[in-house]
Amino acid sequence: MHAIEDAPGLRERKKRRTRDALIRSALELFSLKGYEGTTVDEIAAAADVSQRTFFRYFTNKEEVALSVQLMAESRFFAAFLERPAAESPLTALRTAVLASWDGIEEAIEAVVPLELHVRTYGMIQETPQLLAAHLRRLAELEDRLAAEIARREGLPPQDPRPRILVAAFSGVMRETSKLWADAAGGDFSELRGTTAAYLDQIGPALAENWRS
Amino acid sequence: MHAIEDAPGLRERKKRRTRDALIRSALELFSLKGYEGTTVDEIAAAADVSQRTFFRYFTNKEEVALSVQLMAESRFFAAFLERPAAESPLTALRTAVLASWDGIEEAIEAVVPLELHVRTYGMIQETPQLLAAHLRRLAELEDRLAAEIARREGLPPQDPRPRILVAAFSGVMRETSKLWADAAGGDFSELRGTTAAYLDQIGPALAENWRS
DNA sequence: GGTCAAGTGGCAGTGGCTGACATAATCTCG
DNA sequence: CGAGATTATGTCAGCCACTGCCACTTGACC
Repeated sequence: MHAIEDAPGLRERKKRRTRDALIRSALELFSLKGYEGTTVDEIAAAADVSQRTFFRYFTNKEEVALSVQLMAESRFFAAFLERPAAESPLTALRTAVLASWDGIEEAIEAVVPLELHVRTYGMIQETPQLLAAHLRRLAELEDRLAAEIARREGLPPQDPRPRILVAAFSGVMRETSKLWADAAGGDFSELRGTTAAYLDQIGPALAENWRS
Repeated sequence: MHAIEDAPGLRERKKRRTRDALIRSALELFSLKGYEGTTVDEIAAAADVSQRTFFRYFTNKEEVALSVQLMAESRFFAAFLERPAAESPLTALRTAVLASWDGIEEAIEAVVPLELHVRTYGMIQETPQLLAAHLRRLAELEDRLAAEIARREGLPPQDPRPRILVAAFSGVMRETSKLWADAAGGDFSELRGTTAAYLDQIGPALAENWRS
């Protein structure tokens, strides 16, 4: 009994299965009938639980739609925390994104088919309510990143530079993510190249004259 | 008859009065009992119309909370469109913001007391649902700004630089707006100084080394 | 004044979401 | 293993945002 640490009991395993079933059912229904065209009752029924139980796993309908995305964001933030202090903030952000994409396809596939996730991402961009919720969470992430950068660099919390840098970085990420969902069928190797190229544009973007 | 062009008929004047009454009632109730603690029925009752009529003026409850903010954004975008092509994008953005603040206090007071608007702005930052809706609209504004900049500069729409610049700029604006709502009681003259100072940080924020 | 269009109210219905309570499934420990 | 504590689930009642529909009223225009 004092053997393996992470042997989850039956209860935990069941919870995880229910949660995954809810996510899968939800994303499939969304991609089939649209976000607004799908009711929570239908999702719950498809996952074989009551509506009440759905709301015990997700605080609202938005959350299940964004759940996979949330995982990717957590991975990225965790990767960022591991960057050595020697790296400049922008370099650390860049390295963290690329690192967080290692093995992400497998992590996604553990919950839903990758292709379904890509379709979901496109749906988020097109559904005002979801886009709003998504952007709010990104703003929270930006807050945490800026705070962490200020800490790393030993800056006072009022210094605006971390926030500005993070805003520019976040703008790039939003842009490349959109391209990724639109164009490719979700190939991450292609995304890497685009992202790197776009990040290289942050410097030039702030130069006064672009017409050279 | 063929006399003054913009003499609004009784019908139009009544609509405007109803709309303004709804906004005032809503913001007052929000600031009194909070956003979620206020029902649309209460707002409608306070403005002496039916709930059904409320939803003819605003597509949802969020919209009335953000209505004054929307006006400020429209002013800014209009001001930006008037900037001469000779100005660099960042300069044009900067000048447009400051210009759009001329006379804005009067424009706000025409609908609600300025102090109520300031409190509302604070509420938006604290209410997740409102913050989400607000950020989504800002993202739309960023899209339009980036498109306009690309046009001005004769860049192809895929060029990422306008978006990056706008993202950084928008980050500054979000930050200063927050400070404005928190600290001062809504004094715009102070806001001008802070904004200018923060905008000057955009360049340095992208420099590799901050510890100089 | 009469007609036409536009604004309004009332009502019924859908769907997201919550609190309360009872039941059923795991867990824990003797 | 089994009784009792914990925790997950289902059911039900209810609030509130929001919508479609239809009847009614009120400005607009000749």
